[in-house]
Amino acid sequence: MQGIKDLFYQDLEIRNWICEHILKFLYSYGYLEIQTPIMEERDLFFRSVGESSDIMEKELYTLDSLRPKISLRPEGTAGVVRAIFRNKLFYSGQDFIKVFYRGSMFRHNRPQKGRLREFMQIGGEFFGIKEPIAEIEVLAMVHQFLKKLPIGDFVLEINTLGNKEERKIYIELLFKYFEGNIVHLCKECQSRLFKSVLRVLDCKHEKCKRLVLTAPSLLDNLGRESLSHFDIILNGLMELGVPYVVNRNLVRGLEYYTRTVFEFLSTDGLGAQNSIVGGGRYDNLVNIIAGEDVPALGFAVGVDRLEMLIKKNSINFLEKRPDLSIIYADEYGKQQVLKWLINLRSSGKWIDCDYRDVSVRAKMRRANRIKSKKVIIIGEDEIKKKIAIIKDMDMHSEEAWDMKKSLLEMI
RNA sequence: GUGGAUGUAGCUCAGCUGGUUAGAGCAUCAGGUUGUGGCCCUGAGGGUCGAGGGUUCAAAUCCCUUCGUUCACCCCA
Repeated sequence: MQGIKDLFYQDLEIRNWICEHILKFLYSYGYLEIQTPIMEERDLFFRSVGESSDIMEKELYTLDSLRPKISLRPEGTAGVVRAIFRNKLFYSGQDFIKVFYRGSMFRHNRPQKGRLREFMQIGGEFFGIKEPIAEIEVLAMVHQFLKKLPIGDFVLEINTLGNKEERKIYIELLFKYFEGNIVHLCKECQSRLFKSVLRVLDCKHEKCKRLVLTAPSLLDNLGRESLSHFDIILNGLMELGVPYVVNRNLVRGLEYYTRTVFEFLSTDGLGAQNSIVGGGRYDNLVNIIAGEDVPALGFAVGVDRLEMLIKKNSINFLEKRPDLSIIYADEYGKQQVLKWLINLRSSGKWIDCDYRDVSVRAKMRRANRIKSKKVIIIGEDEIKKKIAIIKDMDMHSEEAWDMKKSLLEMI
């Protein structure tokens, strides 16, 4: 299937390593893990992500024949919010909680570099704190764990969208502005105008960019509280030494964001899909889904993209090697070796054995190719004399093994 | 969803304006070395030329369809 991949061997090791690295940070910041189904009622996404977003319009995998309609999750937040409140893990007025999730997300768009139809995200959600210090903590943490990953350079872009009311007013203002200039907009933006005006700000067409330059600015239309909320975040980042760039046109495709939105972008060769972490505040979402007023914010990490970057920077991962290859040279050896294998493997070491009916030479070649650390060859001779030779493949040396001693101690 | 590139051996790729049994390197196996890796030499095995249809005396090569891969638009992690 297009854009849906099998994962194996070293790719998985890198991926698991990334997850472990990030989880360490999450735990130290007090996040606990939550797992939600990879499917939800379609309506949940409809309400949260926004009906006119691209995700809802064309990227959702939906089982239409079921009632209610079921969709594969395109992102993690909606399901987590649903789960938190359905299971009463948190309620309005309680202190706060932090949870994280990890797993596959699904979006049906055309695959390209850094974009798959099934992709993995690790995300964190922080419920209960309306103060900007929550953003500062989240951004500082993400910056910390990204910095310690061998992924090259990245930048943090940040913006504010204001609260629900400010946003509503601004959207109307913007709509009027663009409506008056509708002929100067690109085709897509002309239809965007009626669905999500904010995204016109993000358009890359020259025509639209020119119009955006003189468009009313959101910052001019924010109330004092939203402005100071944003200022406090920026100051906090500065004091913590977290570099950022304010991008006034940064809008996010998910419609539930309020106030703060941010994105960490790789500047180090990911191609066109260079966003590695995205997130923001969503103070209204809990109300939409669960009917309670709870301030919240969250972020999601694109694990596949981090994996690409790490591979590109060709970090040498410890390759897995067998500790010992056992080669039997004849029937005598074969009988003996089976017993050893079971015992030795219970120690947790990787003991390799070539069961093919081929020459000792071919088996040696294989042991060399898979980079076994040591090799032992067993045949009638060795068993009768109770002495075998253990070859150290790296040192090109040999050592005698008296079978009265433990073989485990020799490797 | 739109546009471009591409698909030949396990891998990386040659194969001209259609022309006999489709090639190379690496890898594999065997032998040189009767039971010992990396280097070297010799040989062998391995392909419905992505799939389906069409044009032709003749198709890996030309045309159509389809599937996969890939890059960009778009969107986002």
